[in-house]
Amino acid sequence: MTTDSLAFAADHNHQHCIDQALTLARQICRERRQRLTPIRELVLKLIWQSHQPLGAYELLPALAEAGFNSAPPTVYRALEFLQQQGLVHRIASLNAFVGCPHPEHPHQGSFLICRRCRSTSELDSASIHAALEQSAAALGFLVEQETVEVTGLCPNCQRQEHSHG
Amino acid sequence: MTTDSLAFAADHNHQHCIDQALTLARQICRERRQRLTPIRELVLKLIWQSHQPLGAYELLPALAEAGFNSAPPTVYRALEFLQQQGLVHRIASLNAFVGCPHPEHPHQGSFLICRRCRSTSELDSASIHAALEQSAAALGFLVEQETVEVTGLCPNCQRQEHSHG
DNA sequence: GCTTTATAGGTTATAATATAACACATTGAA
DNA sequence: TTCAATGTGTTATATTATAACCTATAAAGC
Repeated sequence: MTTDSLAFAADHNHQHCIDQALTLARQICRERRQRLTPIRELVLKLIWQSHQPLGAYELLPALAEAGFNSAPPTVYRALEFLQQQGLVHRIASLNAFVGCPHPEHPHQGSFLICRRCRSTSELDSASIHAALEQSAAALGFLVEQETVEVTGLCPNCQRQEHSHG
Repeated sequence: MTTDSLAFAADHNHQHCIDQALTLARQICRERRQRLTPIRELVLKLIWQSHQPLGAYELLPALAEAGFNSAPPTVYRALEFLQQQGLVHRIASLNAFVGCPHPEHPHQGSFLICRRCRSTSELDSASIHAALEQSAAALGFLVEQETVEVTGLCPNCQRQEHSHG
Protein backbone atom coordinates (compact mmCIF):
# COMPACT_ATOMS: atom_id res chain seq x y z
CA MET A 1 0.00 0.00 0.00
CA THR A 2 1.48 3.37 -0.97
CA THR A 3 1.22 6.14 1.57
CA ASP A 4 -0.83 8.35 -0.70
CA SER A 5 -3.72 5.95 -0.74
CA LEU A 6 -4.18 6.62 2.96
CA ALA A 7 -6.69 9.29 3.80
CA PHE A 8 -4.91 10.38 6.96
CA ALA A 9 -1.33 10.44 5.69
CA ALA A 10 0.28 13.85 6.05
CA ASP A 11 1.59 13.82 2.48
CA HIS A 12 -1.69 12.86 0.87
CA ASN A 13 -2.09 14.29 -2.63
CA HIS A 14 -5.74 13.93 -3.31
CA GLN A 15 -5.89 15.10 -6.92
CA HIS A 16 -3.35 12.47 -7.79
CA CYS A 17 -5.46 9.98 -5.89
CA ILE A 18 -8.57 10.78 -7.92
CA ASP A 19 -6.75 10.74 -11.25
CA GLN A 20 -5.13 7.45 -10.46
CA ALA A 21 -8.41 5.87 -9.42
CA LEU A 22 -10.17 6.94 -12.61
CA THR A 23 -7.33 5.90 -14.86
CA LEU A 24 -7.15 2.52 -13.19
CA ALA A 25 -10.90 2.10 -13.44
CA ARG A 26 -10.89 2.79 -17.17
CA GLN A 27 -8.06 0.37 -17.70
CA ILE A 28 -9.69 -2.37 -15.64
CA CYS A 29 -13.04 -2.02 -17.36
CA ARG A 30 -11.37 -2.09 -20.76
CA GLU A 31 -9.51 -5.26 -19.88
CA ARG A 32 -12.63 -6.93 -18.52
CA ARG A 33 -14.83 -5.76 -21.43
CA GLN A 34 -17.07 -3.96 -18.97
CA ARG A 35 -18.69 -0.67 -19.85
CA LEU A 36 -17.66 2.27 -17.73
CA THR A 37 -20.50 4.45 -18.99
CA PRO A 38 -20.72 8.19 -18.32
CA ILE A 39 -23.04 7.71 -15.35
CA ARG A 40 -20.83 5.05 -13.83
CA GLU A 41 -17.70 7.08 -14.32
CA LEU A 42 -19.34 10.16 -12.86
CA VAL A 43 -20.50 8.26 -9.79
CA LEU A 44 -17.02 6.86 -9.32
CA LYS A 45 -15.53 10.32 -9.68
CA LEU A 46 -17.96 11.78 -7.17
CA ILE A 47 -17.13 9.08 -4.68
CA TRP A 48 -13.46 9.80 -5.12
CA GLN A 49 -13.88 13.51 -4.41
CA SER A 50 -13.01 12.64 -0.85
CA HIS A 51 -12.13 9.73 1.36
CA GLN A 52 -15.35 10.19 3.26
CA PRO A 53 -17.86 7.50 2.40
CA LEU A 54 -20.87 8.99 0.61
CA GLY A 55 -24.48 7.88 0.87
CA ALA A 56 -26.30 7.03 -2.34
CA TYR A 57 -28.68 9.93 -1.91
CA GLU A 58 -25.83 12.38 -1.55
CA LEU A 59 -24.81 11.56 -5.10
CA LEU A 60 -28.16 12.33 -6.68
CA PRO A 61 -27.93 16.14 -6.81
CA ALA A 62 -24.63 15.98 -8.69
CA LEU A 63 -26.11 13.53 -11.16
CA ALA A 64 -29.00 15.90 -11.74
CA GLU A 65 -26.59 18.80 -12.30
CA ALA A 66 -24.74 16.76 -14.88
CA GLY A 67 -27.99 16.32 -16.74
CA PHE A 68 -28.68 12.73 -15.85
CA ASN A 69 -31.76 11.26 -14.36
CA SER A 70 -31.46 11.53 -10.64
CA ALA A 71 -33.88 8.96 -9.32
CA PRO A 72 -32.48 6.50 -6.79
CA PRO A 73 -32.29 3.48 -9.12
CA THR A 74 -29.83 5.33 -11.34
CA VAL A 75 -27.29 5.75 -8.63
CA TYR A 76 -27.88 2.36 -7.05
CA ARG A 77 -27.32 0.68 -10.40
CA ALA A 78 -24.09 2.53 -10.93
CA LEU A 79 -22.97 1.65 -7.42
CA GLU A 80 -23.87 -1.98 -7.94
CA PHE A 81 -21.74 -2.11 -11.06
CA LEU A 82 -18.84 -0.36 -9.37
CA GLN A 83 -19.02 -2.75 -6.44
CA GLN A 84 -19.07 -5.76 -8.75
CA GLN A 85 -15.94 -4.48 -10.42
CA GLY A 86 -14.35 -3.86 -7.04
CA LEU A 87 -14.07 -0.14 -7.74
CA VAL A 88 -16.04 0.88 -4.66
CA HIS A 89 -16.84 -0.75 -1.36
CA ARG A 90 -19.99 -0.40 0.67
CA ILE A 91 -19.54 0.47 4.33
CA ALA A 92 -22.36 -1.38 6.04
CA SER A 93 -22.11 0.48 9.32
CA LEU A 94 -22.62 3.82 7.52
CA ASN A 95 -24.85 2.82 4.61
CA ALA A 96 -22.32 4.56 2.44
CA PHE A 97 -19.81 3.96 -0.31
CA VAL A 98 -16.11 4.63 -0.65
CA GLY A 99 -13.61 4.23 -3.47
CA CYS A 100 -11.32 1.23 -3.48
CA PRO A 101 -7.66 2.03 -4.05
CA HIS A 102 -6.80 -1.50 -5.19
CA PRO A 103 -9.45 -2.78 -7.56
CA GLU A 104 -6.99 -4.81 -9.64
CA HIS A 105 -7.74 -8.00 -7.79
CA PRO A 106 -11.11 -8.56 -6.17
CA HIS A 107 -11.12 -8.42 -2.38
CA GLN A 108 -13.08 -7.06 0.51
CA GLY A 109 -11.41 -4.43 2.50
CA SER A 110 -11.07 -3.72 6.15
CA PHE A 111 -11.72 -0.13 7.00
CA LEU A 112 -10.65 2.45 9.51
CA ILE A 113 -13.33 5.11 9.77
CA CYS A 114 -12.76 8.32 11.70
CA ARG A 115 -15.92 9.26 13.59
CA ARG A 116 -14.89 12.92 13.65
CA CYS A 117 -13.75 13.77 10.10
CA ARG A 118 -15.23 10.62 8.55
CA SER A 119 -12.07 9.94 6.61
CA THR A 120 -11.82 6.28 5.80
CA SER A 121 -8.79 4.20 4.95
CA GLU A 122 -8.68 0.72 3.65
CA LEU A 123 -6.31 -1.55 5.52
CA ASP A 124 -4.02 -4.05 4.02
CA SER A 125 -5.77 -6.76 5.88
CA ALA A 126 -3.63 -9.88 5.64
CA SER A 127 -3.29 -10.39 9.39
CA ILE A 128 -6.93 -9.56 10.02
CA HIS A 129 -8.00 -11.87 7.26
CA ALA A 130 -5.79 -14.61 8.71
CA ALA A 131 -7.25 -14.14 12.19
CA LEU A 132 -10.77 -14.35 10.82
CA GLU A 133 -10.03 -17.41 8.73
CA GLN A 134 -8.46 -19.14 11.67
CA SER A 135 -11.32 -18.39 14.06
CA ALA A 136 -13.82 -19.50 11.45
CA ALA A 137 -11.94 -22.67 10.57
CA ALA A 138 -11.85 -23.67 14.23
CA LEU A 139 -15.65 -23.89 14.06
CA GLY A 140 -15.73 -25.48 10.62
CA PHE A 141 -17.15 -22.31 9.12
CA LEU A 142 -16.43 -21.49 5.48
CA VAL A 143 -15.72 -17.79 5.00
CA GLU A 144 -17.16 -16.14 1.92
CA GLN A 145 -17.50 -12.49 2.79
CA GLU A 146 -15.87 -10.27 5.39
CA THR A 147 -17.19 -7.03 6.78
CA VAL A 148 -14.55 -5.35 8.93
CA GLU A 149 -15.21 -1.76 9.87
CA VAL A 150 -13.32 -0.09 12.67
CA THR A 151 -14.53 3.26 13.91
CA GLY A 152 -12.46 5.60 16.04
CA LEU A 153 -10.21 8.62 15.71
CA CYS A 154 -7.62 9.24 13.04
CA PRO A 155 -4.29 10.79 14.11
CA ASN A 156 -5.31 14.32 13.09
CA CYS A 157 -8.59 14.19 14.94
CA GLN A 158 -6.97 12.77 18.07
CA ARG A 159 -4.91 15.97 18.25
CA GLN A 160 -7.95 18.14 17.57
CA GLU A 161 -10.10 16.45 20.20
CA HIS A 162 -7.29 16.83 22.68
CA SER A 163 -6.87 20.56 22.14
CA HIS A 164 -10.44 21.78 21.66
CA GLY A 165 -12.64 19.07 23.09
CA MET B 1 -16.88 -19.78 25.38
CA THR B 2 -18.98 -22.85 26.13
CA THR B 3 -19.99 -25.02 23.24
CA ASP B 4 -23.69 -24.52 23.82
CA SER B 5 -23.52 -20.83 23.08
CA LEU B 6 -22.57 -21.71 19.51
CA ALA B 7 -25.43 -21.81 17.09
CA PHE B 8 -23.90 -24.48 14.90
CA ALA B 9 -22.62 -26.80 17.56
CA ALA B 10 -24.06 -30.29 17.22
CA ASP B 11 -24.95 -30.49 20.89
CA HIS B 12 -26.71 -27.16 21.05
CA ASN B 13 -29.53 -27.10 23.61
CA HIS B 14 -31.50 -24.08 22.65
CA GLN B 15 -34.04 -23.97 25.47
CA HIS B 16 -31.18 -23.91 27.92
CA CYS B 17 -29.64 -21.17 25.87
CA ILE B 18 -32.77 -19.00 26.09
CA ASP B 19 -33.26 -19.60 29.79
CA GLN B 20 -29.67 -18.80 30.53
CA ALA B 21 -29.79 -15.59 28.52
CA LEU B 22 -32.93 -14.36 30.29
CA THR B 23 -31.69 -15.26 33.73
CA LEU B 24 -28.41 -13.53 33.10
CA ALA B 25 -30.18 -10.46 31.72
CA ARG B 26 -32.36 -10.14 34.82
CA GLN B 27 -29.35 -10.51 37.06
CA ILE B 28 -27.31 -7.96 35.15
CA CYS B 29 -30.08 -5.39 35.09
CA ARG B 30 -30.70 -5.84 38.79
CA GLU B 31 -27.03 -5.30 39.54
CA ARG B 32 -26.85 -2.23 37.34
CA ARG B 33 -30.15 -0.79 38.65
CA GLN B 34 -31.54 -0.87 35.14
CA ARG B 35 -35.17 -1.68 34.45
CA LEU B 36 -35.79 -4.80 32.42
CA THR B 37 -39.42 -3.91 31.77
CA PRO B 38 -41.93 -6.35 30.27
CA ILE B 39 -41.46 -4.95 26.77
CA ARG B 40 -37.71 -5.13 27.01
CA GLU B 41 -37.75 -8.61 28.37
CA LEU B 42 -40.17 -9.75 25.70
CA VAL B 43 -38.04 -8.29 22.94
CA LEU B 44 -34.99 -9.99 24.38
CA LYS B 45 -36.87 -13.27 24.60
CA LEU B 46 -38.08 -12.98 21.02
CA ILE B 47 -34.56 -12.34 19.82
CA TRP B 48 -33.36 -15.38 21.69
CA GLN B 49 -35.95 -17.65 20.09
CA SER B 50 -33.28 -18.43 17.56
CA HIS B 51 -29.72 -17.65 16.68
CA GLN B 52 -30.88 -15.99 13.50
CA PRO B 53 -30.62 -12.23 13.70
CA LEU B 54 -34.08 -10.65 13.59
CA GLY B 55 -35.05 -7.35 12.01
CA ALA B 56 -36.82 -4.79 14.18
CA TYR B 57 -39.98 -5.05 12.11
CA GLU B 58 -40.09 -8.82 12.52
CA LEU B 59 -40.57 -8.29 16.23
CA LEU B 60 -43.59 -6.03 15.94
CA PRO B 61 -46.29 -8.68 15.32
CA ALA B 62 -45.27 -10.59 18.44
CA LEU B 63 -45.40 -7.40 20.47
CA ALA B 64 -48.89 -6.75 19.16
CA GLU B 65 -49.97 -10.29 20.08
CA ALA B 66 -48.68 -9.77 23.59
CA GLY B 67 -50.92 -6.73 23.87
CA PHE B 68 -48.28 -4.05 23.57
CA ASN B 69 -48.16 -1.17 21.25
CA SER B 70 -46.52 -2.33 18.08
CA ALA B 71 -45.35 0.86 16.45
CA PRO B 72 -41.70 0.96 15.42
CA PRO B 73 -40.48 3.27 18.18
CA THR B 74 -41.52 0.74 20.80
CA VAL B 75 -39.25 -1.95 19.47
CA TYR B 76 -36.40 0.38 18.59
CA ARG B 77 -36.41 1.77 22.10
CA ALA B 78 -36.29 -1.68 23.60
CA LEU B 79 -33.48 -2.64 21.22
CA GLU B 80 -31.56 0.49 22.09
CA PHE B 81 -31.76 -0.33 25.77
CA LEU B 82 -30.74 -3.94 25.20
CA GLN B 83 -27.79 -2.85 23.11
CA GLN B 84 -26.68 -0.36 25.74
CA GLN B 85 -26.72 -3.14 28.30
CA GLY B 86 -24.81 -5.38 25.93
CA LEU B 87 -27.66 -7.88 25.85
CA VAL B 88 -28.05 -7.76 22.09
CA HIS B 89 -25.80 -6.81 19.23
CA ARG B 90 -26.80 -5.17 16.00
CA ILE B 91 -25.53 -6.83 12.83
CA ALA B 92 -24.88 -3.93 10.49
CA SER B 93 -24.63 -6.01 7.35
CA LEU B 94 -28.12 -7.43 7.95
CA ASN B 95 -29.87 -4.55 9.71
CA ALA B 96 -30.79 -7.08 12.33
CA PHE B 97 -30.30 -7.95 15.96
CA VAL B 98 -28.99 -11.00 17.76
CA GLY B 99 -28.66 -11.96 21.39
CA CYS B 100 -25.30 -11.65 23.07
CA PRO B 101 -24.22 -14.73 25.02
CA HIS B 102 -21.74 -12.78 27.18
CA PRO B 103 -23.27 -9.52 28.32
CA GLU B 104 -21.43 -9.53 31.66
CA HIS B 105 -18.69 -7.28 30.41
CA PRO B 106 -19.31 -4.82 27.61
CA HIS B 107 -17.71 -5.70 24.30
CA GLN B 108 -18.41 -5.75 20.63
CA GLY B 109 -18.54 -9.13 19.09
CA SER B 110 -17.26 -10.63 15.92
CA PHE B 111 -19.83 -12.69 14.11
CA LEU B 112 -20.01 -15.69 11.84
CA ILE B 113 -23.22 -15.54 9.84
CA CYS B 114 -24.38 -18.45 7.71
CA ARG B 115 -25.87 -17.15 4.48
CA ARG B 116 -27.96 -20.30 4.09
CA CYS B 117 -29.56 -20.94 7.49
CA ARG B 118 -28.77 -17.48 8.87
CA SER B 119 -27.48 -18.92 12.13
CA THR B 120 -25.06 -16.55 13.71
CA SER B 121 -22.35 -17.22 16.26
CA GLU B 122 -20.35 -14.74 18.18
CA LEU B 123 -16.64 -15.37 18.15
CA ASP B 124 -14.32 -15.07 21.03
CA SER B 125 -12.41 -12.45 19.18
CA ALA B 126 -9.14 -11.91 21.01
CA SER B 127 -6.90 -12.62 18.04
CA ILE B 128 -9.12 -10.66 15.68
CA HIS B 129 -9.22 -7.78 18.09
CA ALA B 130 -5.44 -7.90 18.40
CA ALA B 131 -4.97 -7.91 14.64
CA LEU B 132 -7.27 -4.91 14.28
CA GLU B 133 -5.59 -2.99 17.06
CA GLN B 134 -2.20 -3.65 15.60
CA SER B 135 -3.16 -2.58 12.08
CA ALA B 136 -4.83 0.53 13.44
CA ALA B 137 -1.94 1.41 15.74
CA ALA B 138 0.48 1.22 12.82
CA LEU B 139 -1.41 4.15 11.31
CA GLY B 140 -1.84 5.99 14.58
CA PHE B 141 -5.55 5.28 14.55
CA LEU B 142 -7.42 5.02 17.86
CA VAL B 143 -9.95 2.20 17.83
CA GLU B 144 -13.29 2.85 19.50
CA GLN B 145 -15.72 0.50 17.83
CA GLU B 146 -15.32 -2.70 15.84
CA THR B 147 -17.74 -4.16 13.34
CA VAL B 148 -16.63 -7.63 12.31
CA GLU B 149 -19.17 -9.70 10.41
CA VAL B 150 -18.13 -12.75 8.46
CA THR B 151 -20.64 -14.31 6.11
CA GLY B 152 -20.29 -17.79 4.68
CA LEU B 153 -21.46 -21.32 5.31
CA CYS B 154 -21.78 -23.07 8.64
CA PRO B 155 -20.71 -26.73 8.87
CA ASN B 156 -24.25 -28.06 8.52
CA CYS B 157 -25.01 -25.98 5.49
CA GLN B 158 -21.74 -26.91 3.81
CA ARG B 159 -22.91 -30.51 3.86
CA GLN B 160 -26.36 -29.56 2.62
CA GLU B 161 -25.07 -27.45 -0.25
CA HIS B 162 -22.76 -30.25 -1.22
CA SER B 163 -25.48 -32.87 -1.40
CA HIS B 164 -28.43 -30.95 -2.83
CA GLY B 165 -26.91 -27.91 -4.49
C1' DG C 1 -48.32 8.70 52.11
C1' DC C 2 -47.70 12.62 48.95
C1' DT C 3 -45.22 15.21 45.71
C1' DT C 4 -41.77 15.73 42.51
C1' DT C 5 -38.79 14.17 38.99
C1' DA C 6 -37.06 11.06 35.88
C1' DT C 7 -37.80 7.39 33.00
C1' DA C 8 -40.67 4.50 30.00
C1' DG C 9 -44.20 3.93 26.70
C1' DG C 10 -48.13 5.44 23.27
C1' DT C 11 -49.00 7.72 19.05
C1' DT C 12 -48.55 10.12 14.73
C1' DA C 13 -45.82 11.46 11.29
C1' DT C 14 -41.92 11.34 8.50
C1' DA C 15 -36.96 10.64 7.29
C1' DA C 16 -33.49 7.80 5.15
C1' DT C 17 -32.14 3.89 2.58
C1' DA C 18 -33.10 0.59 -1.07
C1' DT C 19 -35.57 -2.10 -4.66
C1' DA C 20 -39.48 -3.78 -7.97
C1' DA C 21 -41.35 -3.46 -12.31
C1' DC C 22 -41.82 -2.06 -16.80
C1' DA C 23 -40.88 0.86 -20.86
C1' DC C 24 -37.48 2.70 -23.94
C1' DA C 25 -32.72 3.34 -25.77
C1' DT C 26 -28.30 1.96 -26.97
C1' DT C 27 -24.68 -1.25 -27.79
C1' DG C 28 -22.34 -5.18 -29.71
C1' DA C 29 -22.63 -9.34 -32.10
C1' DA C 30 -24.58 -12.49 -35.53
C1' DT D 1 -29.50 -4.84 -40.44
C1' DT D 2 -31.65 -7.30 -37.26
C1' DC D 3 -31.49 -9.40 -32.90
C1' DA D 4 -30.28 -10.02 -28.22
C1' DA D 5 -28.25 -8.18 -24.34
C1' DT D 6 -27.33 -4.49 -21.60
C1' DG D 7 -28.10 0.08 -19.80
C1' DT D 8 -31.20 3.93 -18.54
C1' DG D 9 -35.69 6.51 -17.50
C1' DT D 10 -39.60 6.53 -14.72
C1' DT D 11 -43.07 5.55 -11.29
C1' DA D 12 -44.16 3.41 -7.39
C1' DT D 13 -43.22 1.23 -3.22
C1' DA D 14 -40.63 -1.56 0.24
C1' DT D 15 -37.67 -1.48 4.22
C1' DT D 16 -35.33 0.49 8.07
C1' DA D 17 -35.13 4.10 11.45
C1' DT D 18 -36.12 8.42 14.01
C1' DA D 19 -38.44 12.99 15.48
C1' DA D 20 -41.67 15.07 18.30
C1' DC D 21 -44.98 15.37 21.58
C1' DC D 22 -47.91 13.62 25.02
C1' DT D 23 -49.31 10.34 28.81
C1' DA D 24 -48.30 6.84 32.29
C1' DT D 25 -45.53 4.75 35.59
C1' DA D 26 -41.79 4.24 38.79
C1' DA D 27 -38.36 5.84 42.30
C1' DA D 28 -36.66 9.12 45.29
C1' DG D 29 -37.09 12.78 48.62
C1' DC D 30 -39.97 15.05 51.84
